[in-house]
Amino acid sequence: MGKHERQLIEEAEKIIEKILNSNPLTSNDKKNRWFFHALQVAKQIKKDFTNISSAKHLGNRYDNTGDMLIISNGEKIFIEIKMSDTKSGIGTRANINQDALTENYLFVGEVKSWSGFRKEKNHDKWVDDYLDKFSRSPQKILKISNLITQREEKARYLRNLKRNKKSKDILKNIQKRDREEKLEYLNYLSVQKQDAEMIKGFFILITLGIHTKEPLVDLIKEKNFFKEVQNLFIYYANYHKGKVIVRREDTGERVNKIISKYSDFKIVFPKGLTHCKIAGIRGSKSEPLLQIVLHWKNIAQGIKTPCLNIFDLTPNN
DNA sequence: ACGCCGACTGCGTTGCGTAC
DNA sequence: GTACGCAACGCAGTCGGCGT
Repeated sequence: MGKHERQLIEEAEKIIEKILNSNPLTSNDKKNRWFFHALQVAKQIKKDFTNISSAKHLGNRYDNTGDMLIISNGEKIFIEIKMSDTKSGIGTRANINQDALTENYLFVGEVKSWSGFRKEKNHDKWVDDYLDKFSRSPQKILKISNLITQREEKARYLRNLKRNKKSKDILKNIQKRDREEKLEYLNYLSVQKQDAEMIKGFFILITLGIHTKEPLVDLIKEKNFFKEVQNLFIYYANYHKGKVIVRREDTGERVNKIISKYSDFKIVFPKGLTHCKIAGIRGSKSEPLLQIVLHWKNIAQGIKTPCLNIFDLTPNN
């Protein structure tokens, strides 16, 4: 689903708002790609919450969870809507910013971010040195004045050179050294003091689907985000075998379950792997919940767009 | 078959250069 | 000094495909 879809989804959310407020729909509304999804979701919300006196679309405010606020029997209910045209059986996964591990107070005191750590290691410099071992870069690339762009284009060029051993080796060596750098960083993190409460909060927020930079940093500071979540319901509208299936998730319930299941939370660092895991402690057992992978999204490892890939390890999701 | 990444891409923001 | 335009960068979302 491309970026432009987002606007359509937002329009669809406003359609739901209109229906809940018993406002008329326009012919344009009915042409929306997600019209039937919206219709079904609205129907289900009406069924689930009686006496809705108002529904308000909240738009792209980052400081709250939920796309919509409804008042049902005088009570505030936040509703989040996720629409998809596939069956979408996959668990929570997120792609969050590179320094999220240290930006969200998961460790106590001054802890180096991944980006800061790389700076100390002169990451860009050693990458450039490797790239420059290839002596036949096209003039077009060598002429690029922006050093970052030039680095990226060099790497891209090497990547695109099929069946050239030298270029392959260079990228492989960069990847290898970058992997060592990742391990070194994780090793550094592994001896830092952790804040279990924050780790718990982080896990909950990620689980709830809050994974963008600003909301994460803001909400994790608020000790009461847990309260907010009590009245949050997520409606999933999926398309399956010619029908729109609507499913409701009670996030308060879900979070309660998670919290009551584990007495403590911590980050574990498996030896020799480029990820760490958030684990819940249950009795004497430590259960893996999230896998957080240090990763480069673009071109090749070590080159462009570092990020954290998050995988949901909780059983049956 | 499917989980696990790797890659591509669009958008928003930032920051810099230029013109007034 | 300020306002504007553009380029570059960072962030987010999703899809394809490889390896097990």
